[in-house]
Amino acid sequence: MRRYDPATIEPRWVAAWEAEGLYRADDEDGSRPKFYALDMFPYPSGDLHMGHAEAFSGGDAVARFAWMRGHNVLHPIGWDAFGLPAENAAIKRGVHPKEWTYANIEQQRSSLRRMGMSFDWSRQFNTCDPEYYRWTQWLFVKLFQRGLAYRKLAPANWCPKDQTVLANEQVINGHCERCGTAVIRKDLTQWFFKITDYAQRLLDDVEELVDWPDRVITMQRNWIGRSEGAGVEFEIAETGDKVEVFTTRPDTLWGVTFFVFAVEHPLVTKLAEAGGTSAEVKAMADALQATPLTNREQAESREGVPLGVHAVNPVNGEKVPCFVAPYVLMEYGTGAVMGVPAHDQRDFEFAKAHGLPVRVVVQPEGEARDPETMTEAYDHEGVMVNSGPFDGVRSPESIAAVTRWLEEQGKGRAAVTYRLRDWLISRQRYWGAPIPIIHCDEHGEVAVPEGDLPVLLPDDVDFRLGGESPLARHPGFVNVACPTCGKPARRDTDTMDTFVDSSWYFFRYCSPYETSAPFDPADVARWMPVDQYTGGVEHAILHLLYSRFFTKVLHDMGMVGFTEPFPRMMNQGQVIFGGASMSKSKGNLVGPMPFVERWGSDAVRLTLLFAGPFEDDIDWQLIAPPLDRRPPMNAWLGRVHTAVWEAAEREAAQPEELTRLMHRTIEGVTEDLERFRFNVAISKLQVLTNAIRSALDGGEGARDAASAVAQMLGPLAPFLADELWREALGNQTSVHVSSWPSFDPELARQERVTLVVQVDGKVRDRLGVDASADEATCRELALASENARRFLDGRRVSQVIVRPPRLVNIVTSG
RNA sequence: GCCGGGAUGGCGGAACUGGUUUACGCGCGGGUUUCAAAAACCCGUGGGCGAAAGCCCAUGAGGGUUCGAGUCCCUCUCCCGGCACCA
Repeated sequence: MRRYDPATIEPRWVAAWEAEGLYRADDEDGSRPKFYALDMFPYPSGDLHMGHAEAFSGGDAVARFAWMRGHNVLHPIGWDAFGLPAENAAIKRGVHPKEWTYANIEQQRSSLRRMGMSFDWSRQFNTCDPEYYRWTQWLFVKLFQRGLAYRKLAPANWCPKDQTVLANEQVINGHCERCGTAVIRKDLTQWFFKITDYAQRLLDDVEELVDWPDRVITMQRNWIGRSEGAGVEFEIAETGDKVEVFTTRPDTLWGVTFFVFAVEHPLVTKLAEAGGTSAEVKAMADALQATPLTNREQAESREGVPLGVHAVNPVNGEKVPCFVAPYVLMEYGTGAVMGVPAHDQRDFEFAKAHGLPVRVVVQPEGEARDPETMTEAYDHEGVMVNSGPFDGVRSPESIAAVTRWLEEQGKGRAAVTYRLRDWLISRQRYWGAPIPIIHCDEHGEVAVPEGDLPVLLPDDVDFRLGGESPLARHPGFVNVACPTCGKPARRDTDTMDTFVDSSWYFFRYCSPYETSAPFDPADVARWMPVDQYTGGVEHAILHLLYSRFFTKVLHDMGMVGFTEPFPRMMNQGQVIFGGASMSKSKGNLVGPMPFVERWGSDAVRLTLLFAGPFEDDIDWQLIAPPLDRRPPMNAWLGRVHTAVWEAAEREAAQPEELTRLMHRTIEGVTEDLERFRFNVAISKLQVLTNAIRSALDGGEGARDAASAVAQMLGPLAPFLADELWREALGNQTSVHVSSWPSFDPELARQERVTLVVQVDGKVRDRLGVDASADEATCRELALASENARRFLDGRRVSQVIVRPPRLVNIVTSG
């Protein structure tokens, strides 16, 4: 027997497992069911974080458990290697983004290896490798050809000091996160993916996400934001222009007293001219232009300027004044709204601010709202009034009735609007996949021919910020011949959002060396969809939505046979420290590697997995002692080590009670692992280990139970598990290729149980009974109980509830 | 404001389809070992009353259903997460 010493056994097993090729996914093997265990691939930031350690510990347990249950497992890893931090490092420290990124990958890779993750390293790739982004570009071209990638003028967050576009996340309270300068709006022509074409399918197919956390499903639904209502056409009295509005409340059409356009609405300039208000309207537009995008959406101002023209309400022919106001957004609906102050709070506030009339057209049942005394809009259900033919009609039926009527009259139609907007993918940045488009004066936007891909990212660029993509300052990159006519043309100098890279990486794992396509459809058909996806909830919306979108597009292209990539998903919680999220600036960053070096990877894994439900946040400060104190999980593994060695060397037979507990434990742990209840699984293993200890201390044997513990530890503490399995228990091959232990349901059932005796629902006695005790036996025993009888004195037993063999409740009266 | 999820010992957390509340671990108290242990091992540990046997009270608060509620229903409080001028 030896001492438990993770620092020596762990590196030894890492080497052994690699030499044995244990975790290679087998593309050829059709005899075992496949299992695709996917962990969200990390951004290579340098050090491995505690959050990575937790996520990968969980994902690894899932994969190893699947192996042991006889699956052919694909458990890959790669790197989401493009992105801003690399470029910032280049600007700050003069390191080339490529160098910085590859060094980080190497560091994180060696940490993950040291932790013994069961990745199939032969499939590793990174998204900044031309062999990968070649296919990212290829997919862009396919989307472009299908009309799903297009360019349009759109407002962006712009930092005037750094002369760059900022992502929304880089704008903190309207200021640039780097230099603190107030961010303004700037209109730029940018690339978009037309994800809105898929809004309804993305919403409908949520049904296929059989095992996603509720909150993530809800977030996806809300993000898509389907809203039903009606499109109604108004006419501008002075010009004859037709303007459509979207409303969820067509039953309030008779209450319209004004009409509002978003400043960006295409008709605004013309209407202002017609109304003689161009100067005022332009002033408002300019003011808005100077406001950061993020601030504008948060402002709740009810300012607005009259356009000097009138809109004709199609339901009653009334002319109402038109305005331009910032509270109406061009991005939602049609960019114009009808103003119904009595029944919409924003419209109410706007009307009050501008002295516009309020007209009540929906009354709450049995009440009468008076516009004179109303202090807020009434936006609930009610009875229609002052609405011509619809007086007396009640909502919600009234909405359908009015919509039908609008259709009949040719004045409108049922309409659906989504909150989801098209995906802006242009980044005026260097460290990303170049957008494979060539701009030709004659032929416009021309896709780079497939054979010319990848459009390589040049190494020698000037990373300093300066108003445009660094690629734009690289003449060798920009100047190119038009693929169509051969005349001089210019490459697009923007790069793609890194979410594009991560929207299809899980396909690439299926055939990472494929050179003629992003993936081999046959390989994808073999491995996908993913059987279990594990990752952080911070990707609950964007990454998952985009990946779902890409999968549907690939499905429509005939490249994959399914429409949802991840039917089952699991989110681990965050690892925090001292109640706050870890960060370098707070100085509370704790990485797993010092802990791994000192106490072992197994101890880190168990500490994280035992801390609580996998999806809950973990406060490292609460669950782990300082580095120089022995952590409980290292101590426990030491006890397991000792117990299993002793049991292995003990000849004596194992007591039946222990065998029964062993079967119960196998049953329980199996179920717990299926449901990611790692903390509960570990506690059951502790109970079994405690029982083994007692048996050994009592001079009895425990070999079978020890063997089962070693196996069940396989997914959770893989190093010690294999050490014990091979060295102590004498097996020739790895515990990780052994078959998951099975249990005998007969033996898993307890033979003696505690019968609880209650009187009027209060526990008065506990009796040991045979598990097979029937109702009559239990009743008899209970009624005979001295402790129970003391409470029956002077009372009449009115009822006896018997639930054999666990409980008897004697109910009395009087 | 809207949507989603929570609240169980000193702490992290268990409790299957309503049936022994507090598994497992930490911490704490006591002990063994030791020159001394922050190390290891053993015992104890929800609160109150009590010498003890034992009794009473406890799953955020209040009601309800039930023989029986942490679990189901209603009302409320607080906490966490998401969205937020979405027409």
